[in-house]
Amino acid sequence: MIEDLKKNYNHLFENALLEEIHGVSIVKEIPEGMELIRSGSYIKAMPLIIHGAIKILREDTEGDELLLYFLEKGDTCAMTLSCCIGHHKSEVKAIAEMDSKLIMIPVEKMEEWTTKYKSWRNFVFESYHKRLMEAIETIDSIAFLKMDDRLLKYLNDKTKISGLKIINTTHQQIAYDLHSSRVVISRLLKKMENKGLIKLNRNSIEIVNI
Amino acid sequence: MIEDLKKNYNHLFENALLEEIHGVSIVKEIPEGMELIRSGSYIKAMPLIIHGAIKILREDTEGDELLLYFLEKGDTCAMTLSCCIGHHKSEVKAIAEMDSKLIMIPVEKMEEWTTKYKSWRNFVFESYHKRLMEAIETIDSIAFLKMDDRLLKYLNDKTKISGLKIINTTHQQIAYDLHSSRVVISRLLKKMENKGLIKLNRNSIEIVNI
DNA sequence: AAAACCGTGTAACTTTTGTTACTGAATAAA
DNA sequence: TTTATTCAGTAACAAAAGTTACACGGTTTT
Repeated sequence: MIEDLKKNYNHLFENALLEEIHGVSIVKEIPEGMELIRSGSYIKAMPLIIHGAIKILREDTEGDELLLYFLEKGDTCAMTLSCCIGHHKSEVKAIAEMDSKLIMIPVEKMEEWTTKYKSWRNFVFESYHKRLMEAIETIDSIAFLKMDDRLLKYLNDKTKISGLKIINTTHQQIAYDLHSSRVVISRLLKKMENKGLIKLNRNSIEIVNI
Repeated sequence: MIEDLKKNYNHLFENALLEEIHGVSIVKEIPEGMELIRSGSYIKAMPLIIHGAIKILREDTEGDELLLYFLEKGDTCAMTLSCCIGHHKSEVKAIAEMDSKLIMIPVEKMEEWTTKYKSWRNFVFESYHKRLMEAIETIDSIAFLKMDDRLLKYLNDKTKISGLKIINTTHQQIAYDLHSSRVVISRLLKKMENKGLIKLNRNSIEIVNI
């Protein structure tokens, strides 16, 4: 674990802090699709992502959902941060986008370290900034883009995260993430296929030329 | 100024910090409608709001805009925070929603105080949390609500902020804030008037029964 | 007072998005 | 292998939102 930590967080944290993290936190390997945080639950530990990706979703009262953003290697969940510090319930749902490896840090330490380590404080501030920006980027998408462009952006984001040109998912799943309907997504995807941007298969979408 | 500070931030900041703020910051009185921060500009000071309200807007490349949230008494601008700390450009536009009084804190102090005062750190964290939540609430509105409900929410927010039952604005201005068109807003407002929820006049909307 | 401008109301129409319903092919389960 | 289930394609329709165009009454400017 200490190697994982050094590899990913060495430039961010001083040695003393790396040691502390090593001492108190546990490693968690999670399979794709696993729910990490359920909306409305309390949170007892903060994840640092070593590899993989986590999908953060917002749910409304009727169970409709919307993708907010992805967390990747080197990221942490700002929502978790503020929930822990403020002792609020989680406002979001988190699902493993792919097989991932996390380091879980107990809540108590987080607060202690904000006093103790400047690098930790900066990391926390930077995380907040990144998440706020991601949230605003999401707002941009929903407010200013039509569904076809949102879909394009979605496909782009997915390929960036996995590094692959083939996305394994269903039209229904995309519809959930974008809070649209399956028929609408199928329609738009078919249009994109006709334009030669993508190639459609059962359970997968191949990015040809976006 | 020190009285203003004590009145609004006494419960948040210890005396030593209040004194420091008093020593380095300047008071700014701004009239309704004044632009405080322009998207893309650099920021040199952080505002603490003493009274009044500030409207925070997002702009896209074509100049379309969207209301993100309001800042009120006791609030600060998390965007400014992260811009200052990260030395990024502003991603948003800020306009005085009403005549307001602000205390402007120089950037350099902010960072210094995060090391020095626990109460300042907590204030900064809490601000981030609040703004992230507001941003997510905005996402909820755009993603999950139809325009009529967004409009209702908008009118409610406006009355909450001013404390008045009469909103002085134009349909065009509302359309800008909600990123819609004047005709759509007029249409929906007229429907609401017919239901007896509001009363429409030139340049003003009276809230009757929402 | 006349002219110009602004804010609102409304009609007619288009575009975008969502819904319902049904089809067939691929895959998984019995 | 037969059956059931899941996924995708498509048509027909409905609802929501956006657009264009014009009218009308205030308000402001000249």
